[in-house]
Amino acid sequence: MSHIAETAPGATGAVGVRQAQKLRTRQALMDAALRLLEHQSLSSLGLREVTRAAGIAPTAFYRHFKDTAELGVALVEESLGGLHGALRTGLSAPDPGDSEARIALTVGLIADLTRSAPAHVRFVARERHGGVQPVRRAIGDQLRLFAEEVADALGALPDSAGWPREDLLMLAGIYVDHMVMTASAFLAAGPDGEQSTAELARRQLRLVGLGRRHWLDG
Amino acid sequence: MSHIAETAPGATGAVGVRQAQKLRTRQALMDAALRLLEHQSLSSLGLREVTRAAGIAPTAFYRHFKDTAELGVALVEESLGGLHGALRTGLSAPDPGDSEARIALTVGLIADLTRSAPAHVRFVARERHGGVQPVRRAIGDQLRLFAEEVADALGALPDSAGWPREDLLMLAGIYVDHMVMTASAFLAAGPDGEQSTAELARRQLRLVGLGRRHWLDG
DNA sequence: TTCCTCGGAGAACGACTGTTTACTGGATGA
DNA sequence: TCATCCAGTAAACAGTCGTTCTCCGAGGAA
Repeated sequence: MSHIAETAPGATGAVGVRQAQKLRTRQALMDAALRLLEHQSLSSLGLREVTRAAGIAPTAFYRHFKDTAELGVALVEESLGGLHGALRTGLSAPDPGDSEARIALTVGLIADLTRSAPAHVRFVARERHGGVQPVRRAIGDQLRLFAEEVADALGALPDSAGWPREDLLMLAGIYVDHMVMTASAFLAAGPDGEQSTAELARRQLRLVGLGRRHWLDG
Repeated sequence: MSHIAETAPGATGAVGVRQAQKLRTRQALMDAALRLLEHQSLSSLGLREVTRAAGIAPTAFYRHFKDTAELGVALVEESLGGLHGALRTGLSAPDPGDSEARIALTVGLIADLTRSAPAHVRFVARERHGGVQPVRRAIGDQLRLFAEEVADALGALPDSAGWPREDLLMLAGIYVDHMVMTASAFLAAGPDGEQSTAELARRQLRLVGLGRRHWLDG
């Protein structure tokens, strides 16, 4: 029985030449789409346009996606799927009491992310409120999931320990929205405006942190 | 000399039948576009599509706009142009010291605005990061202008009186972004989720208000 | 080797796109 | 009244679009 799993499709790693090539073409489609989406929205992205940029025949598109919308959902997964653990492990580094260090680190991570994957960041910011419903929903789901993880992490920090879950989610929502807005601001500002954009983001996080510290005062 | 102004084009009110009809057609184009933009983005909005929905010939489009992008910029003006005074006069009502009342009023105004002009709100939220650069820029300019006015108003309130202008703009940025996000959240939630969305927005504004109150503490 | 699977190519379809050119007819101003 | 202006029309243009159908040929299993 167990020898079946060795050649079963969908098994992680170790796939045949056939599947590997299919994955490579699929990735080429996603890369091409992401490149084209720099100057337009997903709802205007044509199937032929993508295949042309990817270097394959238009009809081959259907072997991977039935829609450009379905391609968009795959791009959401690629853009936000690996983000959950990444930021959390990055944020677990500093001393839990040093909020200033945490703020600087957070903004730095957002800047790095935007610099290393600008197309993905732009795609998420753009299609979050975009015209393609399934993609909008996928991004909303991912960000909601991400906010829940942030809420978990916040519950372990001194400033917000013991908060009701509802309040933690409220705060996490502020942070997630602010993260997306900041990333988009980095894109809009370009390399020259990176420092001032980062400083603005840090000050805003500082103010939110103050509110957090006094949330249970009165 | 003065009698010239009576028939001069561009004068407010009192225009000939000719100009009035042109304005009506122009408005029909904008209304049709706004209706079509409920389910797509501006970058996929076709010229023929708009004229068809407006009930005029495709070529007549060029009498009013050279692009759908130019039409989009006009929609930005229509959506955000009249907003500057509206919210400010609304916010000048409550006692300057009663921040809770101000918060409730603000969220209420956003809810009203979203209910009375959902298409405009959706358009702004969607195209703020959309694929059409001139429109993106127009929205950015309008929101920046709006943020400056908010900063002015904040400078007159007790909690943030005497702040440096830079900090006032930082805070105003939080408020403006939060306003757009909240309006978009109202749209996504629909009528049933209006109350919980409003409650979430109010709690977030309460936390930001706390941060504001303690900004100059340390 | 032999058969089967399946990712990809090619051609063709009808529909739709933005734009140009020439024209109409009612409002406009002397 | 009469010449002018100009918003809107109609036809035609070359492209592009999504989609279907048919076929090819290399990879995989026996």
